[in-house]
Amino acid sequence: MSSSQQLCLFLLSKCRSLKSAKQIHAHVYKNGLDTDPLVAGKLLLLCAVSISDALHYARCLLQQFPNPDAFMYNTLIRGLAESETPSDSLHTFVKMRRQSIVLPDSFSFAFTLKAVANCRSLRAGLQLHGQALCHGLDSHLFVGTTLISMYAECGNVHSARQIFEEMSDPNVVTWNAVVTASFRCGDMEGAEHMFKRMPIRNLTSWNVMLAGYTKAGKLESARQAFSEMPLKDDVSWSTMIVGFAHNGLFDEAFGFFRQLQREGIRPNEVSLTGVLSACAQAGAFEFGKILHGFLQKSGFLQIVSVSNALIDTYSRCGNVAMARLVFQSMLVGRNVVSWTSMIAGLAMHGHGEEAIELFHEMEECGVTPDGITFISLLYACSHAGLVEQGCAYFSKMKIVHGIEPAIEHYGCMVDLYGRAGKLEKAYEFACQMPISPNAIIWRTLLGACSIHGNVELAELVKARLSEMDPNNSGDHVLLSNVYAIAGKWKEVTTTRRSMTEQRMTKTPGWSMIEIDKVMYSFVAGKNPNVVTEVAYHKLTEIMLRLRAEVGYEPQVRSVLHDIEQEEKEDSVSKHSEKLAVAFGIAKLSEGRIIRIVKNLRICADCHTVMKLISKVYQIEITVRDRSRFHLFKDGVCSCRDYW
DNA sequence: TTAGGGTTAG
Repeated sequence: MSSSQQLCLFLLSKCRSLKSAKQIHAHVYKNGLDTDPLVAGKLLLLCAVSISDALHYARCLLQQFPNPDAFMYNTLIRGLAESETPSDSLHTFVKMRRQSIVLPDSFSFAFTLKAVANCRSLRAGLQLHGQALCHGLDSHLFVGTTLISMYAECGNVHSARQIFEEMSDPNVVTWNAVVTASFRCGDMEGAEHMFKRMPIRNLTSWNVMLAGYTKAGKLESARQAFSEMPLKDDVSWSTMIVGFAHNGLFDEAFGFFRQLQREGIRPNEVSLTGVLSACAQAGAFEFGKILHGFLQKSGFLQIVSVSNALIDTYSRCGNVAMARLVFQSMLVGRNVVSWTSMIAGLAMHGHGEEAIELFHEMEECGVTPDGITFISLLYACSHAGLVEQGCAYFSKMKIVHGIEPAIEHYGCMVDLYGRAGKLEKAYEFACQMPISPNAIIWRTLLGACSIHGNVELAELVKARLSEMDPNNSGDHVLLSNVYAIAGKWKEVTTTRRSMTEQRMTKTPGWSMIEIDKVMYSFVAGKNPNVVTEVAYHKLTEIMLRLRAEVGYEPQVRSVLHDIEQEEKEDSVSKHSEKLAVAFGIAKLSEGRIIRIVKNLRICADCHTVMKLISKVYQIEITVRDRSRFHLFKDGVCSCRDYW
């Protein structure tokens, strides 16, 4: 090996950025080494795999190279397989077959199959499997294992298992792949059976079980496996934290995160995104802020997924200004998730116009929106009452971006029309959808009927819902609400009676508030304890002050029963969000923002009370309900009473 | 100089 070759390889081994890779490339060129397969291959590997945002350069390198070898093709295929456009990896494989005399080897198949798995393209997978067969590589251990994963990803567990059973000498990785395949196709018993059959288990085998159980929502089985594991690593911990967060068990996620810290294990970016997601769901703002401090000091904020999770945490904890700050400080690497999170954050806080502006800025920056971006954008239009703009984006999504609307997009459109009071249009839209509407679509429309008090349509929609999901108590409650608004107490009673007869129970409303990093939750009408006593006591005092100072009278139309006025007043006065606010006023120091998270939508009376409290007590209150954020300040709500 | 299985945000 020549000294200049050695120098180039040394420089490449130290290279960490695209800028220095380009400088080294210039040096390589000057020394006539650009056609040297070893040096060019190493440079290509660096750009395709090791350095982020250098894939484009890697493609150019391969294009300019006179006769690329299998290694060079494989390297680009590998890089593209893990990129946001894995289908390009497949195109490179096809190009290699057509334009070169180089034959594909086991590496080519392993990497391309990975790309196929990421594309979920069974057709391409079958073709590739056929080609591997022709080259006698289908029984290769690595190719075989990747084939199992590919079939599982593409939803064909039968082929995955068949390949496994036909393999002469599967190793532990192959076993792990087949267990994962069973979980991925929803066959938990099959996965457990395979796990028991495994001749050797390693740490990953156990982690596969944890992941499988948590994804299937079997948290107790996951907890059991976690306790039985002979060894645990950071992936085991992250899997548990993320698993609990994804299943809405944020207290458990916090608990595991604290335990991880107690055991002196350094959190990784996955456990951090998991715990941030738990903060976002619980509305744990103070805990989120502490995590933010840690992320800044430790450098984790440089990781795009972590920054994205933090944007969502701040948004969903009611502080869109902090979310914006995190978004603005992401100087490099903002991806479609970062933009979408910020758009969604602005939208849920009622900044519809700003969300739309940001969408245009995103397009100008060359970031391609995806289906979820459009869900956020349509949500922004819906909550800001921008019907025409919403319709325009719905068309643009398909025509300009080629994104086929999914059921969620149709749901947004029904919400857009319904929320704005265009109920007939919403109904017509739902009836003419090319996909048959699901219960969520009809429920959205029923919700709109309840906002606008349309009894006739509500009955029609409820009839549809009863065919699809007859035992949903929430739908009965919504219909009963519509009757209550119209003063049809007889119908309210009938609806309630039918709920009782069918033994349906109403989802209890709960609200949470964070005080000194501890989350307190309140449920209306639950047995009193020390905490609720404080809340009730303060609430009585607040109500008296509101009546005396601003002449507050309870609005009782959202109470469902046909009961006496006094009882109705009593019932609304105990709503969980009122208790949480009262507790916040009693416990938080002056000048602090009161942040409430609620599982259901806020009722009209609570909405009025929040406005009045913000004025009389001169405090800011944020309430995150099931639908959006409300910021109460000086007697006004950010939703402009449109929710 | 390249592999295959497990955890990541909207």
